[in-house]
Amino acid sequence: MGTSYSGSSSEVNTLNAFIKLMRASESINMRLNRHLSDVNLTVSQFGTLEVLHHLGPLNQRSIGEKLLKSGGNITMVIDNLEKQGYVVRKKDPSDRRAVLIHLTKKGETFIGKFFPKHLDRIKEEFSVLSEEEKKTLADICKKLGLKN
Amino acid sequence: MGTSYSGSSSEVNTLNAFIKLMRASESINMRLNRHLSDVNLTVSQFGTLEVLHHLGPLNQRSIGEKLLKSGGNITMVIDNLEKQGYVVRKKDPSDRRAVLIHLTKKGETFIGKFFPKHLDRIKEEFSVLSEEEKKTLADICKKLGLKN
DNA sequence: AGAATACAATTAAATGTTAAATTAACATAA
DNA sequence: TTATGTTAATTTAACATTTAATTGTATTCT
Repeated sequence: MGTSYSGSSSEVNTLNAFIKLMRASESINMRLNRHLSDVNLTVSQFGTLEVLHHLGPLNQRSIGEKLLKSGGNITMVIDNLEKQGYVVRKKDPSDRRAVLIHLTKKGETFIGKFFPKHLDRIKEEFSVLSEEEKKTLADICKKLGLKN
Repeated sequence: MGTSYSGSSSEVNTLNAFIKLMRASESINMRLNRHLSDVNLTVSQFGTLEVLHHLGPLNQRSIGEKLLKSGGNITMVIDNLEKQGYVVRKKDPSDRRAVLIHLTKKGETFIGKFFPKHLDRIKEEFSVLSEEEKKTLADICKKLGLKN
């Protein structure tokens, strides 16, 4: 455990699982995110490009929901993606309150190339696990994530 | 999977494991962090109090290493903890470049009460898993985290 | 229709975060 | 001792993030 904490064996199991889970996700994220800064993208910017790539044009509210970010933040993320020429804001004809965010040609080309590389890096990260272990990990994590 | 991506069964296993792992850690973190904002503490502030509680006075560099945060950031974290009266800066007699961060009485009392509650919340989160599953999760995550 | 309510996006203020530059102090080697 | 290099902390600038307030538009209810 690293600390001097000592509890029942169940407590030890729990804390150990917690620490290892957090460390694994943190270190994988950190390694993946390094490649994002190489192309001058923040995590939120990448997430936005990815979700637009897979789902097509969305309004900012929807993007915020998918990325678990606040509306105020999405405004700035889109501002910065727009400055880089990756997306454009277009008025939603069916709801004049809303703005639909579209990938530009440049944005589509970029994410179309970058995303497969991202997937390869994820595969590389998980190459230390057997197929059986991947399934088990998914099952266990699913239980943890559900617990509202 | 939720997306239209289709690949080999190994690819599907990998991406599913990745997504579930990230979702589990994010949602657990989010639920735990809610309780931090209840007591007006950021994650870094809590991490600092926790590490001081368990390891005793440390200089800022050490704290930054444990928390994986930059030096500039630690300066501000300590500033804000100091404002709230939880810690004090004391000159390190053996190295005049360094400052040792000490918990105050107030800080010690606070973290001494808060930390056990935090542990309880973690136990609660993991109560959906059997002891066997916790061990398995820890083992698998350990492999993922190691892969520098 | 008119009033009240809800919603999308923006803005502003407060805080967190990092990276880079700066300052002060330590360590080492000639 | 002096020069060189390293380390600890701070400061600054740029950006991220959240919350709350604001504006404009939709929706709902009577």
